[in-house]
Amino acid sequence: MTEAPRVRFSPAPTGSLHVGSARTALFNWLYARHHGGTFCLRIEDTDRARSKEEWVVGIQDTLRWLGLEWDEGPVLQSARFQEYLAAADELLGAGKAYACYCTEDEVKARNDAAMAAGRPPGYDGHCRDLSAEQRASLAAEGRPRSIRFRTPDEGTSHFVDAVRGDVRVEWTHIPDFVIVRSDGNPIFFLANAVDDIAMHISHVIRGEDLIDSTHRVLALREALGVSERPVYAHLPLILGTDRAKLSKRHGAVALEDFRDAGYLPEALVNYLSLLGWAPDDGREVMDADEIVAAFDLDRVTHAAAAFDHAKLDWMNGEWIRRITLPELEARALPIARTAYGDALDVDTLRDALRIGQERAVKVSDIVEQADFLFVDDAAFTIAAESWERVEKTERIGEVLDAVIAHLDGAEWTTEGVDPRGVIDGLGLKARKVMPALYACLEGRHAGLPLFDSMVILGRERTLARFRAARERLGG
RNA sequence: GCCCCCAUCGUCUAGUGGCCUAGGACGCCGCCCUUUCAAGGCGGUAACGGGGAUUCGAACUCCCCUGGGGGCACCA
Repeated sequence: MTEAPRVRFSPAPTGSLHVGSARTALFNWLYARHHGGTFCLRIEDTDRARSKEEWVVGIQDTLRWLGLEWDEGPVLQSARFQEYLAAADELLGAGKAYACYCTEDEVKARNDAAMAAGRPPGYDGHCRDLSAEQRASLAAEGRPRSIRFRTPDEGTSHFVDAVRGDVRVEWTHIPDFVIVRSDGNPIFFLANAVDDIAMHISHVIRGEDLIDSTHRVLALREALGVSERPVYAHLPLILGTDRAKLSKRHGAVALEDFRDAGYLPEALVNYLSLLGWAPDDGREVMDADEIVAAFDLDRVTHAAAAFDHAKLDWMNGEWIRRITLPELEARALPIARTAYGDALDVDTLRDALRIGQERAVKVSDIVEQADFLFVDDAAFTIAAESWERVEKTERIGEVLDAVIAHLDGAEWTTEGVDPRGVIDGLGLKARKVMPALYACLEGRHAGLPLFDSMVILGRERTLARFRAARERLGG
């Protein structure tokens, strides 16, 4: 009896994919995969003014980057306007919708007046019962015509939400709403209802911010003669750390920003899956297959969740350590190319990733820390604060002399270049002078493991840097 | 203003009447390890918003308050 579910992710291409939408896409994908269903992609671009082709492309790129492959689509609503308009005509003909000649400004003005008078905003039904003569006359005035859906005057709209249970609202709180703009373009509610019917969507999984619009879409379906309803599941919202709705002011919330910043899709998927859902066994670090296997709507939480960058960072570190070196290299390459351009040497980058993998939080951390490998000795510089550390280091001149002497004849291996013996021989604590050596070689007093870095850089360049530092020190 | 939803450590959460002197994870603090910084190991800090009710017994059920969030467009 239970057929394979059909779900859809239907973003509006009015911006890049952000955290909240990505989580919605993920939960739809997880539901489809867990139940062997179909995951459809639909682009809700009925707002021609705000929709942009670049976002249509960008959203798909980001979805693919996350690994959320869709089975059908993308269905572009902008290509289906005639379907929506036909539906609107049907409703018009049946008297379930009516022509409205109020202008946007007039509606807005009456809304403001209602608010000011302490009455609830919303369309006041001004054109609800116009006679044919009145309509003709208004049209003759050259007034633009929009089409409004006639909502019930009484009674209750009710549906059972898969995560929230019974949801009901009095129809008196839902005013007649526009389904076709005065410019002839259909609106979200109409397109949404028509397409969910046409695409045989069985489960609508989306953010809770859309819960009130469900009543309208449901009414539209029924008016179009479709009594079957999809299962609705409204997900708790994702909030910023200040508990307000997540937005640009909370820093990076666009998924592509996370990608560019060196976060791994595995980590984002994993972290996002835990925002509003949790497996019954308490696992946290899981790959996509494990999440798919454990996921279901009955374990979706009800309360809004705050997006925690610190935990994402931890999660990303976990994943950097889990993926293989070739995988890490594939992720780091684009970032490194951007950072170093022609100076980038892929083999050297791979070496840097190898020695940095165990410690990094973000891919970009390793790429940044490897900068000393891609800069000419002549252009190599030491960060000011790091040089200060060098100067403050006890007997640093002696140390550098000894290290240089040691390196000059050392076997060029990780063990061979290890300078701790000579530091010890000077009666100094390796821990104390190590930061200075990091600074001389890497330009920063904390970075990629020193011995391996020397090996990667090679004897000549390593010695050149230590000698340059020794000279700069003088004395 | 009106409608709706939500409410366990700072954060993400487990918990579905007794197993809870509330568990895990991130963060934070301390210790260990250590080639700097990390990572890793070990330990610690920290919560059921308040008030009623039901019950032999409430984090778990009901009501009120408070707090937080969402919605009320010719955006989606």
